[in-house]
Order: sequence, then C-alpha cells, then structure tokens
Amino acid sequence: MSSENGQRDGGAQDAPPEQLALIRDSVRKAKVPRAKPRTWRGAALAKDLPVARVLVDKGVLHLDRYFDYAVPEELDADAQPGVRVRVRFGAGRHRVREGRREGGGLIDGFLVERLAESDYPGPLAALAQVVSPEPVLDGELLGLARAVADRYAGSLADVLQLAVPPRNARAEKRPSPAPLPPPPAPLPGSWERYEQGPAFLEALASNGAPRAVWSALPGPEWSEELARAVAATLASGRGALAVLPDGRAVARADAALTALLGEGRHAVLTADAGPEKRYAQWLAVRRGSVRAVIGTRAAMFAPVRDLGLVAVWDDGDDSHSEQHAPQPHAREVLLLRAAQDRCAFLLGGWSCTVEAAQLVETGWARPLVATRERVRAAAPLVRTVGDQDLARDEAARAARLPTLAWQAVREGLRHGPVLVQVPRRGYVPRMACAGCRAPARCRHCSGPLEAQGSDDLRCGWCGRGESGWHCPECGGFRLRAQVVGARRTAEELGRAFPAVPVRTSGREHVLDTVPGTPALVVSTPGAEPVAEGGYAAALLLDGWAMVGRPDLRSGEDALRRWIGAAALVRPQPAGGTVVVVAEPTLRPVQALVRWDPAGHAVRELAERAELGFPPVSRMAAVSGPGETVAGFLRAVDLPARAEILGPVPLPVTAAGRPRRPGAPPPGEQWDRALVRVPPGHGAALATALKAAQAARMAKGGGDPVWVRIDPLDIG
DNA sequence: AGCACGCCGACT
DNA sequence: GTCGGCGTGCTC
Repeated sequence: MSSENGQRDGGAQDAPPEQLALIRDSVRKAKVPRAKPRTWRGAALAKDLPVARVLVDKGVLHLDRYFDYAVPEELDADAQPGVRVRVRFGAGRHRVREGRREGGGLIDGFLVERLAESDYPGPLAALAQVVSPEPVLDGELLGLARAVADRYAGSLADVLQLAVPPRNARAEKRPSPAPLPPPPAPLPGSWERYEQGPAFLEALASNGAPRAVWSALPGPEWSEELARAVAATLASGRGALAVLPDGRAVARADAALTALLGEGRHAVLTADAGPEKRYAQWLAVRRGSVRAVIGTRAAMFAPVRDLGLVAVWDDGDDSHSEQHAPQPHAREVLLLRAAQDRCAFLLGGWSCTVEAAQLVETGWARPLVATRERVRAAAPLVRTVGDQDLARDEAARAARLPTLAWQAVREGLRHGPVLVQVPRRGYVPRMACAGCRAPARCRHCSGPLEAQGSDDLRCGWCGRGESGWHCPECGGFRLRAQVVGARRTAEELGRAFPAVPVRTSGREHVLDTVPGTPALVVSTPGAEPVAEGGYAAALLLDGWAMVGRPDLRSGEDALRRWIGAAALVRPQPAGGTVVVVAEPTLRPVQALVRWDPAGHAVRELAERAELGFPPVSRMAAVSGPGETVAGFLRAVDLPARAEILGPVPLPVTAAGRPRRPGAPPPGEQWDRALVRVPPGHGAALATALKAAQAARMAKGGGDPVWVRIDPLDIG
C-alpha cells in the first residue's frame, strides 16, 4: 500500500478523507479544553464514562504517562479499570484504509481509569480490544508501581512488567478456590527466645502494624518463626507477604508454613514454576482466594489483599536486587509497601545489613533481638587464624593449612559432618606474596592485582598491567593465588581423611541437606547444605577473597557469608567450633568472633554517614561512553545539594566474562560518575535523572546512558 | 523507536 | 507546479 496520508489514499470509504482533514483542523483550531470523545469512525460509544485512561505498555521514559481512548459501546462492559487492553499507538496523522484508522501498530496496555471526559483536545482513538475482563491492576498495585518507578528513576511500564505476570488464558479460565476463614493465632513457639518476640506476634494477631529488624539466632528455627509471623497476621484477618532470596529458603519457609497451617492457605511464587502455574498462583492471590504469599524477589509485587505484614529474609543477599530495569531491591519495595499500606514490616536474617541498622537507628523499626546469653548459647565457638599465626606455624607452611584448622576438622569429624567453605569458582584469583602472604597491590592505585594469563598481572581497579612486582613488606618476588590455594586445600583435606566421605555443594550442584554422620562438606558461600543436627565444625577459607575486593560492602558481605555458614554449626555448648582463616584485627572478623552482626552494621553505618556514603546519602551511578556521560551531566538539572563524583573510567569488560547490566560491552571504554545527595533528597535526584534521560531519548540523541539508583559496587 | 509533517531545491 | 530530500516532533 501507499505510504501516503489519509487525504490522498482513502477514496472509496465511509468518510471522505477531505472531511477527515477538516474535522482534524477544526479540532486543532478550536482548542477545545475538554473534548467530548469522538472517534474517526464515529462508532457508537459507551453511554456512561466513555473515556478510558490507558497506560501504554512501553518502557520508554518520555511515554511514561497516560493516554486517553474512547470506549466503544461493545467493549463497555469489559473495559473496566485494571483490565489489559490493546490500543493503536502511533505517530502523527493516521492513515485511513477501508474506513479504519490505522495509526501505529496494536500495542498492549492497562486500563487505569474510566472517565466522563478527556482533557486531551484532539479526537480520541477507540480501544481496539479488551484482552480479558480479568482486572489485574488495581489502584494499590498501580500506586506501588508508581512509587517504585519514582524511587528508581524508571518508567511505570517497566515496573509493571515486573509486577504483573504475562497472561495465560487457561489459568485465567480456571476458577480459584474459595478463601478459607482466618486460622487461629499461633503460639509464640521459639519466638519466646527473643525479648520482644511474643509481643511482636501478638501485635500482628491483633491487627497491629509493628515494624522490626530481627536478628535471628543461628540455627534452623528461623523458618518456623517466619511462618508464625505470617500465621499471626492471617489470624487478624489480613494478608501477609514474605520474600526470600532463593528457592531453597522459600522451600524451608514453605515447609514451615505447611506444617503450621496445612495446605491451601499460602501461595508460593517462584520463577521456576511454569508460566501457567505461576499465573494461576498469582491470580489466586489477586482474587483473594489465598491470603499469604512467600516467594523469591518477583513476589515482592504480589497483589496480596488487605496486606497486614511484609517480611524479607536475609536482605544482604544480592538476589534480592532485581536484574531488570529499574532494578528495584526487594527490601526497598517492601519498605514502600509498608508505608503505603501502613502494614507491619519484618526484616530478618542471621546477619545484618547497614540498611537494616539504619531502620533501627532512625527509629522507624524496633530491634527484635535475643539477650547476649542466648546468643552465646546458640552460636558456635569461633577461632581465627591470621597472618602472624600462619607465619609462626611451621606445619602450616608445609601443609598449607594451620594446625588449629587441622585440629578443628579432626575433632569435628569425630562427632559429625564438617563444613569447609571455599570461595566461589569464577572469582578472579587474587595474588599475594608467597612468603609473607601480604596481598599484592597495584603500585599506582593500591587496587588488588589479578592473574591474567600465565604470568601477566593486572590491577583489578585501574586495569594497569604490572611486571616486576616485588613485595613491599618482605621484599619477596614470588606470588601465590590465594583463591586457588583454598580450593586445593579442601581437596587435600579430603585426602587427609580417606575414611570420610567428601561431598561438594556449589553453583552447579547445590545440596539441600546432608546427614548428621561424619563427612567433609565442601561448599561455596550461599550453597551450604543444612546438616541434620548441625555441623560439628566449620572451616572458613574465604577470608582472602574479601581483602582484595574494592567494594564498599566487602566487609559486610564477608561477615554475612561467614555467618551464613557458621549458623549451620552446632552451638558452642554442644561442641560446635568454627575456624576462620582471616586477620583477627579486621572488623568483620571480630564481629564474627563476638557474633555481633548488628553491632558491625551499626559501626559501618556510622562510617558511611561520616563519608557521605549510602544508605545515609542517596547515590546514583551514571555510566556510558565518556563523552555521553559528560553530556548527560551537563544537561541534567540536579537538585541544589547534589554532588558529582568523577566521572572515572570503568574497568574494561574482559571478553568472555559475563557482562552485568550497566557494564560496558567487551572492549569498550566507559566512564562512570556517581551522583550523591544528602538524606531526604533522594526523590529529587531520581526525578532530575529521569527528566534528563527522558529529554535525551525524546531528542533521539545518540547513545543512551545507564542510570542506576543505589548502585551495588561503589567504593 | 517509528513515522508523518513540512520546508527547501531539481525536474517533467 | 510537484516530487522527494532529510530535519523535527508527536504518539490519545
């Protein structure tokens, strides 16, 4: 067909094209402030509320607003707020062919609202189709999506893509089960171990909205405690939502909830269910058949009816951070939900993030903790092996493992399984002096040196190569790769105890549980199986991986990984022992020895406040090709107290290495600037960045920049 | 992103 | 006159 416009191409049809042009012109000139809905075809429209406000499902920022469409009479009944619709969306004057308006293509959208009139001065196009009469987007979910989009400088459509699963007709056709009446309030159970535990449950059960940061005692009881919190909320007649970092944690919470409440009262939303099952579960929640939800991060948007409690377990795990734009974090989304719905909030874990500590420090949440005596009685004995011990330890030089560690493993294996935590494969081997074990650092920027090929060294921060390294501490010239050393150590341990089975758990193959019989269990952080009756001992060989990491959170992360392993070990009174190979002077090591992750987080928080780092200040990262970033920074109208750090060159992505969102394509040199604002100016920062990005896209201006609120790897 | 509009120079 | 080049701006 011709690419001509309507005036010339529409000859043989209902409305003569000249007339169309005339209508259009008169509409333009008249500048009617409140247009009565008219369509080009003049089809019959709904008598009541003939205008549909539609959110067009395109993630583009400059289209992040509503568009009004006319509601044809035949779609009147189905075109209710919240339903999925299809509309024509395209540019400029619309072609007319066989009497139909054929603007751009058909695209998906959500009907947000029905109105009596539109404030759009032009004639409205008609809704093309109501995809299904099932309302999937109510005002509450829309409000949440709006808040998340604003918080993260993203578009509403992008957030809705995360919040509303794709439709599945078969799942939609099946009726959801009838809702069950509220269960009775549960007994406090092991919540008795926490000073405010029973009171917290009671508040939930009696319609209260307590907010707590929960320092969970080590051991397996947490899942049952979480289940009791959910059950108490259900007992009040309200709904509850808990988000956990991975499938294994969800499975534990699922088992605990089923044991406490039986089947049918909760839904499990995880990514590994198929699309039909997933949508069916989601619909059961949305329709109010199921009042409680547990799941991984996608569940953070679950449309739970009359939400009474939101809970996050282990918020330091980075799987809580969504990979898709605008990359919201489950903790932050649930904070927004707690504020919007005025519901209870529970942030729990064995460890403690700086963000959690901040919630307590600001008084927004209360600590939910056990007494020191209880903590000491529940935690294993922790011992350290630092450089000085290693240097003094002749046996360690020969056998690559300190005497203390051997003793702990040997003694542990007499009573049960022993866990050996080794760094994850794929960590770039960090180098250290073979003689004195001082980490090998870049002479220009003090970044960690990484092994490239056989002999090549390169700085992990500035990327500069290094030849002719020598140790500034002891003058040695030989290097060893610490991480590889740890793995080999684990293998050697296996050979040293030939009568004991060796099991491994890691990324490829994750073990869920191991029996309580003597065995060496070698695992990467986060993949540790639970041992029946707890491990007799654990050996943590991950200490070096922490030292070289440039990240602001490296201390917190290391402590979290160690605690995650050590919490699976029997309590000290039952003989549980942990040996960590790391400098005892380091702050996270001391926190592990004292079993005080909350105290560690409070000290980190104070330091971040002093340095003006998140979460005390709000930060955003802007990355892209150098000239593009510079141009963006010139154009953006930042809030008055914003401060730009950098830009500095980003490390080049090595070919073959997985590329994270926001990282440059292999071989390209990108810059990154950090923008920071003082507390309370986060919203203004997000708005400014979003506006600049939108203006940039609308101008069709060349390369896009990456904008990321709360960047993970800074420092 | 598309895609149509419009204002300017060469051509039947 | 009118066809078509690309620069600009809009999408209900």
